[in-house]
Amino acid sequence: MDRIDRRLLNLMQRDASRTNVDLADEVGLSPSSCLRRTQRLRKSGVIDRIVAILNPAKAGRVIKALVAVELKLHGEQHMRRFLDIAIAEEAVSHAYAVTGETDVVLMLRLRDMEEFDSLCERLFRDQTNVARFFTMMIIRTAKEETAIRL
Amino acid sequence: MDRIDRRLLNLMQRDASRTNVDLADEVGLSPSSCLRRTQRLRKSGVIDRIVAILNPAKAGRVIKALVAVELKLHGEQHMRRFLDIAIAEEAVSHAYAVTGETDVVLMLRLRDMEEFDSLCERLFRDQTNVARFFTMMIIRTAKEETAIRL
DNA sequence: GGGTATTTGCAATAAAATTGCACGGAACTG
DNA sequence: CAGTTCCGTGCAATTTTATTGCAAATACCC
Repeated sequence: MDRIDRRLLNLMQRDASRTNVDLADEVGLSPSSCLRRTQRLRKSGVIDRIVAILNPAKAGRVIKALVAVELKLHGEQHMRRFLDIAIAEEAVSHAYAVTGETDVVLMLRLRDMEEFDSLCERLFRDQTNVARFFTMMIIRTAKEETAIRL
Repeated sequence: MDRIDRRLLNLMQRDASRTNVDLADEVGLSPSSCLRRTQRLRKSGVIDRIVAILNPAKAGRVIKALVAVELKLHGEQHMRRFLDIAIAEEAVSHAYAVTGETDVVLMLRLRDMEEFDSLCERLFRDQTNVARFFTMMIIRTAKEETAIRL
């Protein structure tokens, strides 16, 4: 993992649709050598995957929200059970167990408020071990970065 | 935007490194026709970009945290000023203005606690208009999904 | 310095992307 | 309903890219 690898990773985190020839030219390597590096980075797992990122608005998920959840029972198995229920929901894009005043934070991508309503019924009823939850509707997205600067 | 477009988007959100020939085969189209669809989806902005997703642990960002921030002054210009400072930080991967008891939520990707310490000094000192902030260290990542199911 | 392992560039080959073109179905019009 | 247009499709030819073998160059270790 040298300087050229890091440059390649930075470039591919920004735009992975560029051709190998193009990347090789930018970092000053031959296409074959550049290709071997990117293949090595993928096999070693540094590059986890290559994906298309959609425009959420054009894909029909216009409402985003964060929900901080406080559980009633705090054992490991109770935590896991709630997380399993939460991550099965399509509207739940991120789910974290966290320290602090609450136990779990979820990020939601919603089509409309009706979807939020029905989701709350499924996730935050008595059987799901939720004591309280705090909803933060996202007013503005100032940054959403998948890249890790190297 | 028909059924085939949605299938292509689902496939590409999961793995955008597949060849056009491969995708065409899976959705039952000729390569040329399939290519024209994916090109149209990119030009129209439904596909925002194609990126490499790194394994954060193997890229040296092992600690994640969420920080809920309460501002002292709540005007639009004060909000914007704080967000501008926050998003300039490499460790800040997500930044949202939210409703609820706090005003801003940040997601952090950190190399170590020292980076957290120095970041707090820069973001949460007097000049940045922060009244209080609540740190939630992420203990477990149960789900982190970039895809939007169509 | 000698020896080993790794990385590089070149060239040949295989595979994929891209484009022109004609066909066929859907929608629209008179 | 016939005529017309528009759009998407598949085929085939062309261009571009990815892939691989190989020899030279480089870095590394003792």
